[in-house]
Order: sequence, then structure tokens, then C-alpha cells
Amino acid sequence: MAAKDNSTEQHIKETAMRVFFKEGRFNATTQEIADAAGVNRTLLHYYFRTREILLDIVLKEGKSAFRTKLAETVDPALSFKEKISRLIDVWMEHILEFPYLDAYLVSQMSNTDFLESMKKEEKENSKKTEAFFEELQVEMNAGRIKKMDPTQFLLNFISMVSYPLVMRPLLEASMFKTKRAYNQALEHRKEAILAALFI
Amino acid sequence: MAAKDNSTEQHIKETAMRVFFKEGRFNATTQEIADAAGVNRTLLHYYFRTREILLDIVLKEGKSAFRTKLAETVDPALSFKEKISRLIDVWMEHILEFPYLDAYLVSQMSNTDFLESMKKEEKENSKKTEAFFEELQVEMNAGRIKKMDPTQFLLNFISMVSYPLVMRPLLEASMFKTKRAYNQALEHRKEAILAALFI
DNA sequence: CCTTTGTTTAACAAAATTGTCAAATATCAT
DNA sequence: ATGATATTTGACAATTTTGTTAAACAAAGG
Repeated sequence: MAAKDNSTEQHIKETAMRVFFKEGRFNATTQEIADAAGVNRTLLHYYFRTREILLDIVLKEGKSAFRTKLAETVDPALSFKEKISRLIDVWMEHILEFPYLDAYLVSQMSNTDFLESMKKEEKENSKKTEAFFEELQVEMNAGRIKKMDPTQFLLNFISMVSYPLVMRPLLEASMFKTKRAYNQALEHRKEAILAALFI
Repeated sequence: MAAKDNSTEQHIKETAMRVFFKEGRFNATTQEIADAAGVNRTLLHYYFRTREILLDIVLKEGKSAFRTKLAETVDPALSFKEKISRLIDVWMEHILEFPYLDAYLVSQMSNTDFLESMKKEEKENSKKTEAFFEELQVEMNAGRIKKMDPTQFLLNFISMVSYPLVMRPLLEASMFKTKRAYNQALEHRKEAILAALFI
């Protein structure tokens, strides 16, 4: 293999992503990750040197991919409601793919570095948020949404989309009789959210 | 000290509760917990034998206390909306006190034992849930709530109450300019939730 | 005073985990 | 075939963490 081939490196990252954020095994050891990837543990250190660096990279790339996806989703030509509708789709899809990502982020929030990088993101997104709020204001004036603080609308929106998926194992076990019942509820989730957000 | 005095044992439990579920340090070592409690590490093992047992006890007692609190809150004489209103108060208060508890529960959900104990709780609560759904049905028929699947109403409710608090560090850092702005939003959270749930 | 209970101290073994290294193999490109 | 890169193997030191034990000390009650 003379030519640089990063497929194994990529494969390790994807495996780590799976173990951490799909399966929620936040304390997985380097050995477990290597096993899951079908690769020798030394190779992890060869490519990423430390477990922490690997986790950092995986997290950063995951977040970045999601941000890109979200941005691509919002077509300015669409109606506000249609925008929201598509956002719900993409957002739910993403959390379904990596259900433990948010829980991990929160659990790491006492870490100062994380907070810093988050605040940087906020600044980059603040323009989009303001634009969103303006559109929202128009909808409220048009009587298609109850008048309220835009912030509260945003919180309602994110909450209703994320929570049932992020806390899925908890809700499924503690409030529903069967997994099937929960899956059915999720299937109709989007309409329920839209109905709650719009008059 | 001839007489049995369990104040230190209690103090250790409270400290563990604080470290784990108020501060979110899920990986705190027995040494760190002992330090936080101002007590020798050996004493932890003396009372609880293992770290795992201590965590189990703390978690079980915490959940049980919350369940009791919730049950006490619901006065059958109140109107449905008033019941919901009080539930929001108690619920938010509880999450404010132990913001990391839900995240921990979710992170442990791959653990089979947890799932089992959760399912047991579901069975105990299923009667209450059904009663809740019946009341909800009455409200819908009376036109005070949009007609929808009661399950979706419940998911909307829990989501809007919990998510902004459970994910607080995340939302605060990534979407708000200041902590103060977030606190202000939380102050008006209850009315916003009620407005979204009721017509 | 003596006993019991609570608590600390120190030391220890065992296990788990991490990160590093050197050497051996494998695989591919030229 | 040769060289270069990818990957495995085995071994190792260092560290962290856990759980146990024995001994000493403190305090309070009878």
C-alpha cells in the first residue's frame, strides 16, 4: 500500500461514532472501539494518538455534518410552515441516527472548552436566528401562529422535536406498553408538532 | 457514639446525589465523592461497599422522591388546566434541582437492569396515565384543547417542560447570547407551554 | 471505666486502562 | 523485486481506580 489510503482511518472514526453516539457507550475503552472496528488497538493510537483526540474529531465532524445538512434543508423560497416541516424531518432523522449525541454534549458541558466552542457557534448562527425570528413575526402578524415571544416558540419547537427522540429509551420504557406503540407515536410526531405550533 | 447515627451515611448519599445529578460528573471517582463529602474514602465502602451500590441507592431514592412529589401535586378537585399548571411547576422545579438526572438515565439505558425496573414503573403508572387520558378527552370534546392523539399531547407536554432544562447548558451556549437571557426565557416558560397546549 | 459505634489512616492487591515502542508481516506501487 | 506504507503482534511502564484489611483514634452511653 504505497498510496495513502485513509479508508481504515475513516472506518475507525465511523465505528467510534457508532459506539459513542448510536449506542451511547460513552465510556467505551480504546480496546472496545478497536474490537468494534475489527482492528488492532495500537492502530487507534497510531492514527489518533489518544482516545480523547479521536473523540474530539468524531464529535466535531458529526456536528459539522449536521449543521451543513440543516443549512441545505432550508430553501428560502418555501413558506414558513413548509420550512418548519422540512426542518422537523431532517432534525428527527439526524437524532434517530445519533440518538445519544445530545446527551453526551450535555454531560460534557461542565468542560470549559466545550462551552467556548459552543459560544462560537452561537455567534455564527445568530444572524440566522434573527432572520428566523423575523419570519416568525410575520406569521404571527398574519394570524397563522399565536402571538408570543419568538424565543418561546423556538424552545417549543426544538423541545417537541428533540425530546421524544433523545429520551426515547426512557420514555419508551417508563410510559409506553410496547416499542411498537412508541414507534407508531413517532410516525405521527411531525403532524402533532405542526398542530401545536400553528393555529 | 453508642446510639446509631446515620447522619453521615445520609450526608454521603446527598453529596453523591449532588456530584452526580446536580453537577453532572457521572464519572466521579469514589475519592472525589469522599472529598466532596469531606470524608474518608474508606467510609464510602464501609457504608455502601461499592461505588455501584451507592449510585444505585442514590438514584432509586431520588426517583422515588420525585414520584411522591408529583403524586402529591395533583389535587383531583382542580380543573385540568390547573392540574397541568401545577405539574409544570413541580416538574420544572425538580429538573432545576437535578438537571443531569435524565441525561444520566438515558446514558444508562443500554443497561438491561435499568430497562427492567423502568418497565415495572410503567405498569404501576399505567392507571394514572389512563385516567389522565380520559380527562384529556373531556377537554378536547369541550373544545379547550385541539383534538389529537392523547399520546401526542403527553409527548408535547413533557417535551416542552423538560427539554429546555435538561439541555440547558447546550441551549444556553449555542442559542442564547447570555445566561441572563436564558433565565428570563425560563421565567416565562410556563405560560408559553400552557399557551401551546391549550386553545 | 468499658464497650460500642463511627471514623480515620495507611497500606495493599488486583484489575483496568492508557499510551508507547520495536519488531514482524502484509500489501501495494513503481 | 524493492521500497514504502499499512497493520498486527507482543510486550511494557505508568497511572488510575477499586475494594479490602488491620490498626488506631474519637466519642458517647451505660
